[in-house]
Amino acid sequence: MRRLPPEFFARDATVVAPDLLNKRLVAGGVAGRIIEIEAYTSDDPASHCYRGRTARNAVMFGPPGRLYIYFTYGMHHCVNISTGLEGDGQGVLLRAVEPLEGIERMQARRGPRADRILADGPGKLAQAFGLTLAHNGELAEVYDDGVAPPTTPRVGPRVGITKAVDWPRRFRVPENRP
DNA sequence: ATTGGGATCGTCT
DNA sequence: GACGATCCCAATA
Repeated sequence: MRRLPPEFFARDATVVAPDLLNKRLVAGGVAGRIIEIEAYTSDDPASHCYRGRTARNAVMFGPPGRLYIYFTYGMHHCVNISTGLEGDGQGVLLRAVEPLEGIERMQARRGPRADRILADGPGKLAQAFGLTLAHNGELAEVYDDGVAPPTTPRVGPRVGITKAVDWPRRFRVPENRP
């Protein structure tokens, strides 16, 4: 039950991402286990950081372990955590979580859905945790529950983007857990 | 079970 | 002025 320190995130996103599987994400009075995550580095044409620093992506270039939240499609928020050293423009996109605590609260935000589909997508996750642009730049609250990351996470393909689709950057906890 | 379209606005060209 | 690191529902098979 130790909280992950900023140093945990001060590594390359492609290393941090699989290491975050099965960790506990806490925000907005609810908690969930991270089961899908995607790494975005600055050399990735699909990354917001690919064309350098802007007002929007500034958090990704800042110190590690902060929430980078953006708004897209005119209606969805997506939640990332900055990784790498300050000045690196990189991070990991939280794609799916298994609800652990505060399910009623999640349902209040998401509508009366089954647990399984409360936070099984980037936009759903942000909504279930009540995360918006107002929380951009805050310290991420992630814990190690003592559940090890999967030894062989399921990898890719990436979705929702048009470039670098085949890069092995999307990690997921396998259906059959060890 | 799978597919396709519409919603909707901040950000960058 | 175009286009998303998406989601949900309706329609088809």
